[in-house]
This record gives sequence, structure tokens and C-alpha cells, in this order.
Amino acid sequence: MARAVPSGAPPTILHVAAEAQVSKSTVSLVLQGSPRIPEATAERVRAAAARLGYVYNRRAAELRHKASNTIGVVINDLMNPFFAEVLVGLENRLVEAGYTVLMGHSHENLARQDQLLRSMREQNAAGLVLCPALGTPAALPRQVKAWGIPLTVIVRTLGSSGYDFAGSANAEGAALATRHLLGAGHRRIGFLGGVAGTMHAERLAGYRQALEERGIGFDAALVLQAHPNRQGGHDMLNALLDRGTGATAAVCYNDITAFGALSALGARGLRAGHDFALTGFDNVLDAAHANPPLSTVDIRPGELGAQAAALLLARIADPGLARQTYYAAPRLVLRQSG
Amino acid sequence: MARAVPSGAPPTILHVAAEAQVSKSTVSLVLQGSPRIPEATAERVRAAAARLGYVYNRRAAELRHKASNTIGVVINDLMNPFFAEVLVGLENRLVEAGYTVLMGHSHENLARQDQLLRSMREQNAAGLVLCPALGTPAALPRQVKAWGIPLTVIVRTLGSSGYDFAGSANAEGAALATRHLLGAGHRRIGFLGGVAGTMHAERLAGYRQALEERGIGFDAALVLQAHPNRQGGHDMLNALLDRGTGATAAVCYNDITAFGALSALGARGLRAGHDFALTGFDNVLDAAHANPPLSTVDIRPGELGAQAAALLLARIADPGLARQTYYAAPRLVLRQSG
DNA sequence: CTGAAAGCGCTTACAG
DNA sequence: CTGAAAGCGCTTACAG
Repeated sequence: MARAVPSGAPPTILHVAAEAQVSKSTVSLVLQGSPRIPEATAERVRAAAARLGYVYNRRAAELRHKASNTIGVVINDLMNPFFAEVLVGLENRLVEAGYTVLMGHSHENLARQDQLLRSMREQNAAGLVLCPALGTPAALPRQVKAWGIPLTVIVRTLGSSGYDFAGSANAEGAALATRHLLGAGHRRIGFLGGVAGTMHAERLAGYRQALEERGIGFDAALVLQAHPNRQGGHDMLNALLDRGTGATAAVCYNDITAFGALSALGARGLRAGHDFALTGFDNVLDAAHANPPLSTVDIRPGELGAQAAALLLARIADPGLARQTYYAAPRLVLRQSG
Repeated sequence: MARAVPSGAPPTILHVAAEAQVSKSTVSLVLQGSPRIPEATAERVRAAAARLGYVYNRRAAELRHKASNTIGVVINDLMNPFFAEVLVGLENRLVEAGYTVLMGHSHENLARQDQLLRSMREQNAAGLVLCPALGTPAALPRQVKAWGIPLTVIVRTLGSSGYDFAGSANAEGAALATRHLLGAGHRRIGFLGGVAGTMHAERLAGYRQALEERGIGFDAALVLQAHPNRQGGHDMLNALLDRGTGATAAVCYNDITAFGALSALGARGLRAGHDFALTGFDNVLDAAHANPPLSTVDIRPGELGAQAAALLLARIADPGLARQTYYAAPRLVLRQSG
């Protein structure tokens, strides 16, 4: 049925109008689903559009309409499954709401992050979601606000106000994990942490608080820091054991750090949950099938992404809203590792 | 220094032209970096633009210019780190080339995939890269071609011609892994496979071929199938052992399947590389820090993504090109699991 | 209920 | 080397 377009160029609403014998205004109205057009006319227009293989030109519409159905999201590290899960939850909600998503990966690189944000601005994004790269200046949200683009910051904070935020209750989560280990009888518990600019300080504070509740002194020798990835977790666990700290358990900064620690334990012929106890943070999909399955603090990464999308959508709908935040309530998931 | 825009509306090239005392054509030319404008004038224009906080409106430019600097990529399953790594490689190359990427996640859902592709078309994407959801009709590339949009298919094939493709040499890779296990003395080797529509058949063929080279009969009881994820790998390994097939090793469809198998082994008190040998396929980042570290077939996921981007960019530059393909050459990476 | 006209912010020949 | 004019494909008042 597809008929060749007269000139070979893609058909526009003008062609559709001619085909359906109406004016182009009518076509435009039909395309927008306006109730002002009687169903019979609308049907004729839609049939004509289908016959010509017409494709709506969203950029033209947006230029005229001064709207945008595009949302930009820039993520710092997709190599961490936590962020991949957050992104999927985010994308899903945004697509359901009729948006299309511009995605960028900063690789924790500030220059790249800037480039990405700037190009999304040129693309006229209706909103931006940012998981800030390490070292992102706290003034960034203000800058984006000055651009007139709604912004939701996720996971990592950037100062304590001036932007909508979706993340997790970090101190509370780490305290949960620590209390669990304490309850299992451990007294020398390591903290395999992250680096400055991440949620390291908050999670460490939760660990400390749980210790204090039990009247157990804080021992800095039990706290390690590294880039919170598999290699970092691997190295920190080895350092913890090599240091002779007498640790029998460790709270890990996040799940992938714990995976690295699991691997280091295995290489030493030790089995988590038996010879040493380990907890993670995030509850990524992989945690359930780690070897052994990882006990962790569940903050539902996908849901976190979906909530971030919801905050942004609400802000776009009503820019006057008060500051919005979402903090995932942590829940301990016990498996075999500790 | 930022000066308020007269009317409160964002400045356009007209404002910049007025500010710099030139015509808007000149501004446009300067913005495009045309050599026709003398440096002194260009500098004046750039200064004026900066003063006004001017932002280039790419949609308007593209509408007029009939170009697009946007590329759509739709991925079937970001929960598999393999695809996340491919996406990162892809995105990186595309951004370096000056494009901005529209990203969609199909979740292996055909209707969603269609919706995503359609909306990227409306956004006027300059090109598309697709990792097809399970069950994608082989006619899809033809359809996209009819839209006039360059397409690169990745990882999974869709018929054997009519589109550019970036993937891996699957039979060869699986044969490599199988030969290694054979060389280590294993004779009863399981194949923990995927499902139809994935690369299952190709990888199984490689496994079979390696067996035949050694004159070892193919035993269907050693071949299992499941969704190629952690749970699938976990279940297949248990089934393989419960079946009493006498298997002492297994070639896994991909790395995450192997991770699931590693977990199942651990739950049985068995250690891969010692009590049972296991190989993966992909060499995702996690493989190096699995417990124990996973021997696998490296197909360099990030590079695969970058190559896919290169194919698409070449096709955009010259639509007349002959069919292009990239098959990652598999390389065996030996670690502790087998 | 539908049409003619203006205009969104750019680029691109075409003059001069 | 720079300016005036037309136009990309839409939407939006405004008439009728």
C-alpha cells in the first residue's frame, strides 16, 4: 500500500493535508489528538498519513512549540552493576512517561561530564539526571538551575541543598550491616571503604555508630579505603588480614567491593560465612549468586532510579515545588556470606 | 559579567548579531567555524555570545540543515555486564565523534523495542545501533533501511545479510574453551547453554567441533539450556551434576552463566578449578575477580562496542559502502576456575 | 469545525 | 567579506 512520495523527499504534514484534502492545521491538530477535530476527519487524516508513510518530525514540533520530550541522564560508572540497575529503572520510568533519553557516561571524568551536560543543554533537554563524577563542584546544581533546566542528582550528594535528590540512607544501612555482624558475635569488624566524594563518610559513620551502641571502641586500623570496585575490595581484604588486625568480619562499602573481597578470601582458601563474615551494600542482582551468596544491605537500585525519574517528572510539571528527596530505606538481606 | 537577556527569553543568533554589530548570517558562520569570517570578526561574535550567555539551538540548526548529530542505541539487557561494557565502548566512541546518544533498553521486549526505534526515528537519529531482543524478526534491518536510517546490528544476528554487524566469532571461541578443557584431561564436558535466538547454536557448534577433533562422541545429556543469566547457570550446573552424567568440567555459554555455576558449585562444597573445571565467555570485568577467578574466552566487550560505532560512522559517511562486519577474535584467558 | 498567516531559531544560496 | 531573503516542518492564535 505504501505509495511513493512525490518528490522522493519524506512527506510532511503538507503532503498529508493534500492527500486528506484538509489544511495542514487540521493535520497538526489530528496528530496532537485534539478533540476539536471530528473523528471522521481525524480518521481520514490518519489514513492519509499511513498511506504516505508520514513520520512526525519531533524536532520541528519542539522548535515551534518550545517544548522537549527528551531527558538527559549522565552516569559516572556503568561498569558498576549498581549504576546499570539504577539507569534501567530510570530509563524505564522515563520512557513510560513518553520521554526519550539522552544518555552519557562520564567515566568519573569531569571534563567529559561537562561536555555531556553542555551537549544535552544544546539538545534542549527538558530535564537532567546526574550521578556526579568524583570531584564535581558543589556549585554545579546552581549552574544547571541557571540554565533553566530541572535537575535531579542521584546517589552522590553535591552540598546539602538546592537540588532534588534521590539516594539512600547510608549511615542507617551501614549500621544495619554492622549490628548484624555484632549480633553474630563478631567484635573485630573491618570496614572496607570507598574514597572521598563517594558515600564513604556516611557509611563509615553508620558503622561507627553501631559499634558505639555496643560500647566497642573504634579502631582506625580496621578501616581501609580504596576505589570502591572489585580490585579495591580484593586489595583491602588482603590488607586487612595481612595487617594482623584480628578482624573476623568486614562491612564492605558496596557489593562489588564485597565481590572483590570474596575473591581474595577464596584465594586464601577461606570461605565467607564460615571462616570470615562479609556484608555488602546495594543488593545488586549479582549478590544473590555470588560465591557464596552475599549478605547485603538492599537499597533496591532499580526502584531508586524510578524514584529519581519521578522526582524529575514532578519538578518538570511544577517548577515551583519545594525541594524533593528520596532516600531508599535500607533493608538487610541475609545470605551465606555473613 | 553575564548580562540579562533583554526580554527574559533565551538569546538567539539575532541577539548575538545585534550585540556584535554584524548580521545573523555572520553569527551563524562563526558558530560553524567557517573560514570565510576573518578572525577579528569571529572573535567579536564569540565575545558577544559569551556575554549574552547564548546557547546554540541544535534542533533548529538540524531542522534547517536537515542533519542530525544524534545516534540511537537500543540494548536488550543491561543487567548483563557484558552489554553494559559494550554500551560504554559504543557511547565513548560516538561521543568522541561529536554525536550525542539516545539510549533505550528493550528488556528483551519486542513491543518496547519497536516503540524505542520508532521514537528514535521521530527524533531524527542519524543512525541506529541495535542489539536485538529475543524474537526480533529478521526483516527488521530491511525496515530500518527503508526508513533511510543507517543501522548496525550488534552481538546477535538477524539473518545473514542486509545489515552491518559487529559481534564475535562464537564457534571459534567455544572451541577454544573446549579444547583447553580437553587438553587438561577432561573427557566428560558439559555445555551450559543459552536459548534459541541467542548465540547458543553457534557456541554449541564450536564445542561439538572441538569434541569431534578429539574423536569424542557428542552426548546430548551433557548439553543443558536455560536463560543465559546467573540463575540459569546456577540451575544448569545443579542439573548437570544431579543427572549423574559424570561431567568433570563445563563450558558455559557466557560469563554470567558461569558466575551462577560457580555459586552452585560453592553451595555444594565444590571449588571450581579443583573439583570441577569451568570456563566462561565474554571476559567481563567481573571475571577477573570471581571466586575463583574465571577462565574465559575474551572477546573484549568494550572494543566490540567501539568497533560497532566505527562501522556505523563509516556507513553514515558513505551509505554506498559494501556490507561491513566485525567479528571479535576470541582469545582464551586462563585463570583459576578451569 | 477548518483555513490562511505568522513564526520558532537556525542555514544557505545569492547579491554586492 | 557580509547582508537580506527564503525556508526547514511544525504549532498557534485568529478569522470565518
